[in-house]
Amino acid sequence: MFTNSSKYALKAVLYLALHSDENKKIMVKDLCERINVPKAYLSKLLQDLARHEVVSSSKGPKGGFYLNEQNLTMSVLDIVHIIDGRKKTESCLLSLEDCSRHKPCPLHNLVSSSRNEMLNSLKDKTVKDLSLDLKHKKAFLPLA
Amino acid sequence: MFTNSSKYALKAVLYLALHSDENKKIMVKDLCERINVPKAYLSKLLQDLARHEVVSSSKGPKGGFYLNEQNLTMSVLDIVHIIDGRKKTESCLLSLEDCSRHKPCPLHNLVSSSRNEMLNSLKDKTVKDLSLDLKHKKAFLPLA
DNA sequence: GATAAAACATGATATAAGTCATATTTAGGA
DNA sequence: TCCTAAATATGACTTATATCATGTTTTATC
Ligand code: FES
Ligand code: FES
Repeated sequence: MFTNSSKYALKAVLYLALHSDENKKIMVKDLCERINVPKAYLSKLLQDLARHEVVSSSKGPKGGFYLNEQNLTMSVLDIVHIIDGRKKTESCLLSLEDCSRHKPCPLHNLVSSSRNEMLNSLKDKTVKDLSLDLKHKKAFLPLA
Repeated sequence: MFTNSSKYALKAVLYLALHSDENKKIMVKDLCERINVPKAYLSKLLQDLARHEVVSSSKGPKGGFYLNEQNLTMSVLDIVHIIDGRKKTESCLLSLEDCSRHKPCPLHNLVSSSRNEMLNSLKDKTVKDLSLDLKHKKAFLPLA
């Protein structure tokens, strides 16, 4: 479904949502152990996310990554789009050029409604929403 | 969503469903032009599909690929599984180990229903179904 | 049987995704 | 001001996906 990079990014953001804020920054060194992602790889992802204002960061001693209020308003789909690009989610299932109701490919009618439903869920759900689910034990984030 | 290989495979099978039968076999050489897929690559895919009885083939002069009645009963999901493996469709969206209702990851509740709906559609839809849609102009297969 | 036309099998190359390593910049604290 | 701890930037390496190429087997036809 998603690429490895997206999964790592989402796990990282969720961990930050739960355990960080402006006064409690988290270093890659620590984060990578908690969410079980290779350190150097995670660094790259976080830098990419920082550039797109999905996470906040500060350098130097006492530095690290964290989420501010604005960061929390990002949606799951935003993050996936930043890391994986839009192609995977937006293009025709058979990669045909003009995907539309007018000229649907054989899979279009079959899956478009459930697919759209799924994508809309991802678009509407913010990082904050997810973190609340986790806090209220409606969802879990094992480290495996 | 799917991998390139799967898309190619599906396009090939659909073309065969519409234009071939036991008495009208189609050679890779021709097929690859019709569906706009690199010849050597398509060969490999077709051989894989033949091994798994998704398509039929015969060697030698007058040989080629075609679909018989049994081939037509394969589902879209069967084909995707053969080419891409089951991991992409069956594993947790965050690749966590024990994906379940009991311990759902943050994305599970959000998308599992629409995701299952989509996968079930793909599981239930046979190649024959799709080819009928095409015949009845309920769907189209441009060559792009 | 010899020939030729097709699928089949195998392996080589190219591109992209994932991973690792190292040097540079920034900022806090002595 | 200088040292150190952190992110940042860049690039090398590895693995998987996608593509290409070449030789081997099967089979209809002469
Ligand atoms: S035309 Fe293929 S998914 Fe819409
Ligand atoms: S636990 Fe992640 S999708 Fe089910």
